[in-house]
Amino acid sequence: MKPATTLRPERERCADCLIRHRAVCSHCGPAELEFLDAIKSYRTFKPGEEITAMGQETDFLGSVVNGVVSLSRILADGRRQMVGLLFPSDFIGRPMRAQAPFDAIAVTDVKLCIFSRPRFEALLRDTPSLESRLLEMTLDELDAARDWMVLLGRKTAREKMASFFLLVARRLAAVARAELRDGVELELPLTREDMADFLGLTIETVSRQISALRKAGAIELTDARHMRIPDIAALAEIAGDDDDGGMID
Amino acid sequence: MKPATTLRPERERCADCLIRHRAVCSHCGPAELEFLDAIKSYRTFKPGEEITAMGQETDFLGSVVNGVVSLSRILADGRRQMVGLLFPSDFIGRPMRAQAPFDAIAVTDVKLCIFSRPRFEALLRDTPSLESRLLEMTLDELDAARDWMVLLGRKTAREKMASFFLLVARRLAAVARAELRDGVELELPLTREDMADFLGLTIETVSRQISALRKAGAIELTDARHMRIPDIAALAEIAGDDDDGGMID
DNA sequence: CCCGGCAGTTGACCTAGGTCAATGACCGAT
DNA sequence: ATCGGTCATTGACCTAGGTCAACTGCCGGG
Repeated sequence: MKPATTLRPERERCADCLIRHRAVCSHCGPAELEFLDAIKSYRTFKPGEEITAMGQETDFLGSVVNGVVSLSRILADGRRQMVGLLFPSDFIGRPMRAQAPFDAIAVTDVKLCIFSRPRFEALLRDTPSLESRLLEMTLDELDAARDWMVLLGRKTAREKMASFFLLVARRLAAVARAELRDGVELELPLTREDMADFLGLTIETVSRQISALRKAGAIELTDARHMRIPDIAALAEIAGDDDDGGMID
Repeated sequence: MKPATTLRPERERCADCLIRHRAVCSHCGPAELEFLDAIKSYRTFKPGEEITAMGQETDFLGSVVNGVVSLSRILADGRRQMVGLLFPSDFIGRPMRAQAPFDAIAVTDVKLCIFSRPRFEALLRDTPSLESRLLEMTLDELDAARDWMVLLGRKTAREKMASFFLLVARRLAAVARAELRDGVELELPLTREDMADFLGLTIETVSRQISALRKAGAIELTDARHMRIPDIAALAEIAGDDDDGGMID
């Protein structure tokens, strides 16, 4: 839906295949597919495993194939704030910049599709549309980060929780290529502690607000990790967005 | 300091001239300069004047020449959160996306250097290095936004104030191409209300924390808008960053 | 010169959410 | 089966910062 870029139409569309890991690439020819296979590799991480550490040089970039990755920063005294949450198809790592500006940690079992940094940079030179696509994705991330700033700075604990559930529901629906509808069931990928760090709260407050939302009928819990949203619009109402949509990458 | 991009070296360096408004462009030839003059125009805004409104289509992009611009979002019930603060040389507007995701408001007298959207998009097609530079700037903004998320989610009111003063001091020093040193005097571009909205606080808390920092000797005030930082390191200590640097564009 | 309005400060009070602590549920290891 | 650990929930309490209100100083207009 956006203006197409210029050169190499035959490789152009692969930007998405590359950086969002659309593994099945129906519009690329055999030569392209072979090329992609040659430069991709995969790596898996266990829950809690560190993918990159703040300030450390990372020698790869890639995209999430399975699982959820948290991005967080820690203050000197141990206070932690999550600054992003990556779902399948999200990009990880920064072009042109080796040093990681935060910790990236696998919150579930994670599979990444990886390019070595030199290889990715070569790709960037050879594939003009890739840079354009990266720019667009980075702009989306920036929007998401700014939405989250509103949440962190101005929302109540209850609104934060509701926003978070909607965020997860939306992202998981997108991953499953399913529509988000009333009654969705979803598995929360984060522990209470991770949620607290994402929302700028404590685990006790997270726990209390979940109980309160459950009592109010806004959510239903089967166990601590599995929930159902009976009425999306009602929850969005509680989340308190004017337009709606607390997105974060 | 970053890997150079490919085509058109003779126009390449002008990416900075264009999007960061380095008006004096010593490395461009007369043809380039004439070209730039032909497509630039300027617009000024009074304090409080709206530059773009959330959800509204904007027909221009550009960069700040003078003054300070706030980017903010407002919740349905009027709660406001500032999500960015633009100083001279910062870029405003989003390539490939006409709809503004927040309000942009002049907080001081502001002069913008402006390109019409179609013109900018033509420029983007013709100048490969421009996209690369935009990507880099967007990544910087994303970093800054994430730093601010840490502040909003995890810092105390006092830490927030100290971080804010350092942010302003750094940005103003950069604009003046001056080094940031102990004893800097600076004019606060924001009202107490704007600061509160930037930091996720109320004006009363902002006022109280300023008084407290003054009493503690961390800052000195001549009047409500003019201050001096006697000891940068001491203030940074109060700001509570591990590494430091709460940057936001 | 006076008056009204706005920005800022300060005080008194209140409350959302943090802190601390006890308890329960659910492991996986012995 | 038992133990130790992690995760979650809940209660009792406390405090940082929000709310409400009074007051000041400043500026611009009549």
